[in-house]
Amino acid sequence: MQQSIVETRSVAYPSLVERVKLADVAKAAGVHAGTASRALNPNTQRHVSRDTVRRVARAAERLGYVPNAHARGLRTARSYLVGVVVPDITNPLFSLILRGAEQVLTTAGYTVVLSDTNNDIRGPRSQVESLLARGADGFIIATAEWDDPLLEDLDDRGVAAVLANRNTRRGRWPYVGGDERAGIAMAVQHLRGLGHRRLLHLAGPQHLSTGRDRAEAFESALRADSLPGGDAHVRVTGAFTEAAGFDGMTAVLAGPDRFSGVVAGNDLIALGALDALRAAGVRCPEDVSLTGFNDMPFVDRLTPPLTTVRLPLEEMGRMAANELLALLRGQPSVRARRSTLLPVELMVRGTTQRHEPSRTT
Amino acid sequence: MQQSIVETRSVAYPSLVERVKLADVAKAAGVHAGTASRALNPNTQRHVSRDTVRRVARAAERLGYVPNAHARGLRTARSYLVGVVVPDITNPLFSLILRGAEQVLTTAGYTVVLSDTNNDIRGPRSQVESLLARGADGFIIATAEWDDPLLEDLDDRGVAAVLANRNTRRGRWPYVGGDERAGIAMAVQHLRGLGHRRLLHLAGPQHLSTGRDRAEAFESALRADSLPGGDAHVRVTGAFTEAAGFDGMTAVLAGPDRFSGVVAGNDLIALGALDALRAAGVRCPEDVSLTGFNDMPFVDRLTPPLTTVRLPLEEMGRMAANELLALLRGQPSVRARRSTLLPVELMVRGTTQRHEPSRTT
DNA sequence: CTCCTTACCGCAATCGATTGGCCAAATTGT
DNA sequence: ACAATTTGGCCAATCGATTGCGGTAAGGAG
Repeated sequence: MQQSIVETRSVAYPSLVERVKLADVAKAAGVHAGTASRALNPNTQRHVSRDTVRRVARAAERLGYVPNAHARGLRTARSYLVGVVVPDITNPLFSLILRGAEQVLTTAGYTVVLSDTNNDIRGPRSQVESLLARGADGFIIATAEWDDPLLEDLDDRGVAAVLANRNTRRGRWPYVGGDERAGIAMAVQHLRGLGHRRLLHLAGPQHLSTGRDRAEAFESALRADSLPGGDAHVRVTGAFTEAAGFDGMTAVLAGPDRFSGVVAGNDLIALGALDALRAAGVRCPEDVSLTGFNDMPFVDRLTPPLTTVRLPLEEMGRMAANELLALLRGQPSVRARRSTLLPVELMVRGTTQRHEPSRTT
Repeated sequence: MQQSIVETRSVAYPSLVERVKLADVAKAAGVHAGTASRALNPNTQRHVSRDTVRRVARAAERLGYVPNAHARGLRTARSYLVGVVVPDITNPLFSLILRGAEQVLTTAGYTVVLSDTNNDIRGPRSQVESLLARGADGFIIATAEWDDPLLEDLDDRGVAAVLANRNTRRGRWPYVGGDERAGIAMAVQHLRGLGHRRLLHLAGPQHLSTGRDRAEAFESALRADSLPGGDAHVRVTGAFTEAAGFDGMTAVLAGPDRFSGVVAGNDLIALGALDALRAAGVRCPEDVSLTGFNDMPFVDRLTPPLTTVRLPLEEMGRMAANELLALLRGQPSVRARRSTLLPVELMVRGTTQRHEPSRTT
C-alpha cells in the first residue's frame, strides 16, 4: 500500500491540567463541599440560601468547574449515557434517525454512544452488554428483529429502551416508526389509480417488522379495493439490499407471473429490481411502474427518479429520544406500551406512469 | 400531525438487578478485594499466584462480574471513552470514517461517543467540552478548519486527538487523510489525456484543508504538465454542497472563461455543477467532461455515472483510530506529528470523454 | 420573654475499584 | 540450619460528588 509519512516537528504531549473540583469551588465560595453540591443542583437548591447559591454559582463559573462524571455516576448510579444501536450507520436511513436522536439527547444532557452492528447478527448483544457494563441508562434500538431473544432478555432485566423504525413481536417498550401500512396503501392506490391491475410486491425479509408489515399492508390494501381483473403476487427477498432486489426480480421475471406495477419493500430493493428489469430489457416506467420505500438521498436524482414513500426519519429519531427521556425520568412504576406511527408521504416521481394495457410484463 | 397511539398492555419497569461487585467475587474466591483486582488485571497478575488468578477468574466468570466503569474511571482517571466529531453524520463520507473508527476502537475496549455538529460552526466546541467533562480519553476529529481556534485550544490543553480527512494549519496531532494531491493530479491527467486543454476547478471552501489542498493540487498539476494552449481557471465555491456547486458553475457559465473539462472539489459540487450545465443546455459528457471527488455511494448510478476519485474512507477511520490508540497508550513524552496519506483511486465512469475540439464551452 | 419551627449549612459516610505499603510465608543460598 | 530474598496477599487510603443526619441560628407565635 502506498503510504507516505511526513515528520514535521517534535513536541511533548502534556497531560491535562488538573481539573477544578467541587471542593475548590466550595472553598472559593467559602462553604462546605456538600453545600456547594446542593447549590449547584437545581433539585436541591431549595435547601440552600438564595445568596449562597449565587456565590457558589459564581465561583463555579469563574473557576470553570465541570463535575466529574465518574464520581457522580458512582454515587448516583446513573451515567447519562444512552446507546443508540443501528444495523448500518452507512445507510442514510439510520444516520438520519441517529441525528434526530442525538439532537434531543445531547440537549437533554445525555451522551450518545454509537453502536453500529454492521448488520452482524451477533453484534447487538455484545455491544449492548458492554454498554450496560458501562452503566448506560437506556437504549434506542433500531436493530430489532421480529423475534428477538436479545430484546426479550433486556426486557426481562428491566433495561430502559425505545424501539425505532423496526418493531418486535413481544416487549414492553415504546415503539416509534413510520406508518408503514399507510405508506404501502398510498403506493398501491397510486399504481391502481394509474391503471395497473397486476401488481407485484418485492417484500423485504420477514424476520424484520418492516418486511412483515409492508407485505401485510400490501395484501390488505389489495383486499380493500379488489378491482375486477386484479392480480397480485408477493415475492419475499432475503434482505433489504440491491442484490436481493435484483435476485428477487430476476426470479420473478423468469416465472409465469405477470405484472405491470411493482411495490418494492424499500428503495434498495427497488434499485436492484430496476437493474434486473433493465437487464431483461424491460423498460421503467414505460413497461413497468415501480415504487420504493424510505426516500433515501439521491434516489430523486436517478434516471428515472424513483417514486417512493418518504418517512420523517429525523423526526423519528427525535420522537424515540423523547420517549426514552420520558422513560428515564418517569416513575419506574407502571407504564403502557406506546406505539407512535409517524405520517408518511408518497413522492411521485419518474418510475411510475399510466399503464398502457398492451405492455403488461 | 397524524399520530396514532396504541395502548396494549401495562407492565412494571423493574430496576436492574443489583450488580455483582468485585468484593463479591473476592469473597467467592476466598481472597481480599484488592487481590481479586490484581488477579483480574493482566498488568498486575504477576503479583498474584497462578492458582489464585485461576480461582478469582473462575469466580468472576461464574458470578458474571463486570467492573463498574464509574468506580474504575474515578480511581484511574481514564474513561475509555473516545469522542468522534463529525460535521454531518448524514454524509456517507463521514459515516464511513465513523464506522472504521468504531470498529477498531470498540475491539480495543473503548466506547465511541458520537458527536454530530450538523455543520454548526459552534457545535464542536460545546460538544467536545462536554465530552471532556465526562473524562473522554481522546478524540477523532473530522471537523477541523484550516485555522481552528478550538483545535489550538485543545492542543494547548494537551488533549489527545487525531485529525481525520480534514487537516489544520497548526497543531501537533497526527493527521490521517486521503492523498488529495494525487487524486487531483489523476483527475487532471485523465482530462488532459482525453484532450482537454481548458480546465476549470470548482474549488471547495478555502477554510477547509480539503478545499485548499485540492485547489493547490490543481494548480500545481497544471504547472507540472503545461501543454501548449493550455488554460485553467479556479472558481471557489462557498461550501461542499450541491447548491454551492450549482451557483459556482452558473456564475462561471455567465462569465467569459471557456473550458471543456471541470474538476469539481467534491461529488456534491459536481452534482450541482451537473445541474447547472444541464440548465444551461450544456451536455455532459458530450460538451463538457466532469470529475468529482470522494466517490460517494450512488454516484455510480447517476446518469451519466460520475467519474470521481475514490478515498478509502473506512480505512481512514481505522487508521485514525489506531493512531489515537497509539497516542493513548504511548508514552506521554515526545512524539512527532505524523501525516498519513492514504492512496486514492480514479474511478473513470460516464461524465468524462474525449474532447471534441469544436465543443469547448 | 420563652418555646417551637423553619431555614441553612457542615459533617461524614458512601458508591466500587485500584494501588502503595506492609507483613507473613515460602524459597533460595551457603 | 539460618539468614536473605522473593512471593503472595491483606489492609486501608484514595478518587470526587452526593446525601442523610444533626446542629445552630433566625424567625414566629403565644
